Order: sequence, then structure tokens, then C-alpha cells
Amino acid sequence: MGKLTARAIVERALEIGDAEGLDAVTIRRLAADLDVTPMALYWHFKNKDRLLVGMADHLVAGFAPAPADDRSWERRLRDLVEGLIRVLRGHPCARQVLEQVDQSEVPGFLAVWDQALGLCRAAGFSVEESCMISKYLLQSAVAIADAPMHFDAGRTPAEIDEIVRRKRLGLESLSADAYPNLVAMAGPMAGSMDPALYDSFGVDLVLSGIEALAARR
Amino acid sequence: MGKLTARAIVERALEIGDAEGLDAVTIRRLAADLDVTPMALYWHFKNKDRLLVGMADHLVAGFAPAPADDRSWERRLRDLVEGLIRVLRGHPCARQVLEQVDQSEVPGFLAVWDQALGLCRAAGFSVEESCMISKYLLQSAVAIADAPMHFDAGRTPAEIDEIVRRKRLGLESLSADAYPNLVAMAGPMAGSMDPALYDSFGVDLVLSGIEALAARR
DNA sequence: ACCTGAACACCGTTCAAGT
DNA sequence: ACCTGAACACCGTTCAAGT
Repeated sequence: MGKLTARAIVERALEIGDAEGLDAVTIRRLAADLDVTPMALYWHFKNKDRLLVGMADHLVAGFAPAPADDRSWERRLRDLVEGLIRVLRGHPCARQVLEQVDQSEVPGFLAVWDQALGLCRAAGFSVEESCMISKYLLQSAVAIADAPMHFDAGRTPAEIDEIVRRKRLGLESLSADAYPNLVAMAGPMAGSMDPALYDSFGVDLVLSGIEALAARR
Repeated sequence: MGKLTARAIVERALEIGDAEGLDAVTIRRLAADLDVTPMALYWHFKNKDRLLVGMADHLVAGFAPAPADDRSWERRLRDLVEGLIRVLRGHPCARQVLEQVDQSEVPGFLAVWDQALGLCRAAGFSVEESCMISKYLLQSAVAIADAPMHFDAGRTPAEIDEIVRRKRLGLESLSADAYPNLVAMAGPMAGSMDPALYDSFGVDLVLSGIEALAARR
């Protein structure tokens, strides 16, 4: 029997969240899954918010930012974003978790943030600009990682098709007068898009904005 | 005595959410505020999720996108984003609400989305690219509108100062070895930045990325 | 059509107590 | 140090009933 440890609790919580959504992660449900009393969890986490912070930290814990080297800041910033996306991809509930916690209380997230800040400064941005850009960058990475076509975890291709199909039908059945473009582009909007292309285009979009601003100064 | 109507419920819900955060918006609490039984609300909204959709729609309802004219797509896209930001600014809980609902079920949001899609197509992007860009654009607008320095509603300048101060202290007290940049830039990171500059820089950042990609094709 | 009353199956959290 | 039991103050929601 594995011991009840903070790590075991967080991992079980992420399993539940990934499989059934973050709403299913409940102190009582989690305790039941761990064969323990709900109050047992309160010894390891002072309240549910701290548990969520623990979950968030576990999400990015596997992500060690590369040490400084002689690559360009553009290259390093891109690697940072792509690395973060790759790590978050492993957990369907990543975005929900990171939305619920104060990210400045998550050590692993602060590490990525710090790295982004340094790269922005290296790119020649002011302190204020670097703050904005780094926040924006991390937020975009989380959003890209949560792309609609990446709920693959535990679902069969047939199930994914069904979800996409229903989404598309919902869009197609809108008023073509009120939303002409949405109706016309229902297919791609619903998420039937090549994932690899989605990712690289998303990262391009975010980084090209930063690079354009850097070039302008 | 105002009658109990869907609109009155939504407006009261937004008041509570703006003043005390979305967590305070509870069926029971809301009913008590409206001097009515909790179950009364279920006649107007089939469940809490539909109420949230109603709140989200009310947020953007005041936002009528400009009709097509002869301005450039860059100009019109920028006006769209700035307009959306301006409307969301009025409600501190806007981001929380828009995060919790499926945005494709919010008519007012679909209208903005449709407009963004049309402008992306006009810019020469493919259908797939337009879908990504428009999603990204709206998401960024919501994020910018929710900027940390804009929780002004109902709070005195002294209270804001206190919040910013505590946030800054939290960052400054981090390990300078682990997070050198965060510690060094604690002040601006905590949110003591000029709001107008924050907004315009944020919009610039997002739009310059789109424009750079458009120019590249 | 519009609202109430009572009930059900849940929550997070505290506090004293056990080992 | 680590966990349990019982209790408190909440939730969202259903269902039958009132007007």
C-alpha cells in the first residue's frame, strides 16, 4: 500500500481532473479514491486552494528551462514556449488548474516566468514592456496547449469525431444572417484542424508579434 | 418593486460578481438578494450554467460592432479589440464569467467572433488561419481587459495601493537566486504600471503579430 | 405563468479526539 | 506526526404543490 503523501494526493487529483474535469476534483471524492478520510488531506494541504497550487506546480515541475547559451533570444523564447506547451499537453485539465490558482504562488511557473522575463530584457525591451510580454507569452502558451483538438487523453478517435461533429453542427445551425462567417467556417472552427499546424502557427503568431515590436525600436 | 425578470437576475448577479468575485454568485445568495426563493430562479434559467451564459451575454450586449466601411482591416480589427476591451472593463468579473462558459453559446460573443473572422479573411488569411487568429484575438482582448491594475471598481486608491504593495513584497521576498528577474522587476510585475500604456501596448503586441504574418504571405 | 416548501445529495472546513 | 468522527454552514437541483 502506497503511503499517503502530498505527491500522491496531487497525482491522483490530476488523474481525476484529466479524466473527468476539474469539477470532479473534490476533497471528498479525492479522499474516497485514496481510501482515506476527507480530513486526512487537510494535514497535507491547509485547504483546497493549496492543493490546486500543488497541482499546478506538479504540472510544470517536469519542465526544466534550458540554461543560458549562445542562441538568439528569439530562438530561446520559442523553445521556452514550445517546451511549456509540450509539458502542459500531457494534462487536459492544465488550463483549468492554471486559471484557478494565483500563478505567482506556483514555484515552477515562476521559474518559466523568470526565464521569459530575462529573454525579453535581452531582446531590448524595457522593464514594463518585458512584464507585459512575458505575461502575455505564458498565457498564450497555456491557451495553445489547451487547443480544442487536444482532448485526446483517454478518448477514442470515434469519440473525438463525435464531439467535433456536434460542435460543427451547432455552428452550422446558427443564423447565417447574424453570423455569416461562423456558419461558413463551421468545420475548421469546430476544431478539425491539423494539430501540428495549429501549434506551429499559434507559436508563430505570438512570437512574430514580439519580434515585430523588437524590430521597431 | 421591480419584477423578477431574467434581465434583473443577470444584472444583480453581475453586481455581486463584480463586487465580491464570481464565487459569491450563488443561486441561494442571488435569490436572497432578490428577495425571492432560490427555486424562483429556476423558472427563468434552467440551471446555473445558463445563468452564467446569460451573464456573459449581458457583458457584451452593449457592444455593437461597427458595420462594414472602407477602413483598412488593420484599423477595423484594432477598433474591434479596443471596443471589446472597453466594454469588458466595466465588469471586474468579466474574465471569470467568460472563462466558465462555452463562448460558442453566447450570442453576443459570437457576433464579435464573426466580425473578427470576416476581417481575418479580408486580410488574406486562410480559413484555418482565420479561425486561430480570431480565437487568439478575442482571448487576448479578454486577458488585457482583465489586467491586474483594473480592479478599480468599488475600491479606493488606498486599497489598490495596498494590494499592489503586498504583491510586490511577495515577489521581492522570493529567492533572488532562483528568480533573479522576477525579484529585480517586482515593482512593475506587481502592476504599478500606467493603465493607458498597458492597454495600447497590449493591443499593439497582439495586432503586430497578425500584421507581421499577413505581410509575410 | 410564476413562485414556494420541503427534501436530496452533495460541498469545504473546523475542532476535538484518537494512535 | 498522521489520521478519524462528528458536526457546521453551506451548495445546486428536483419535485410536488400552491396561486
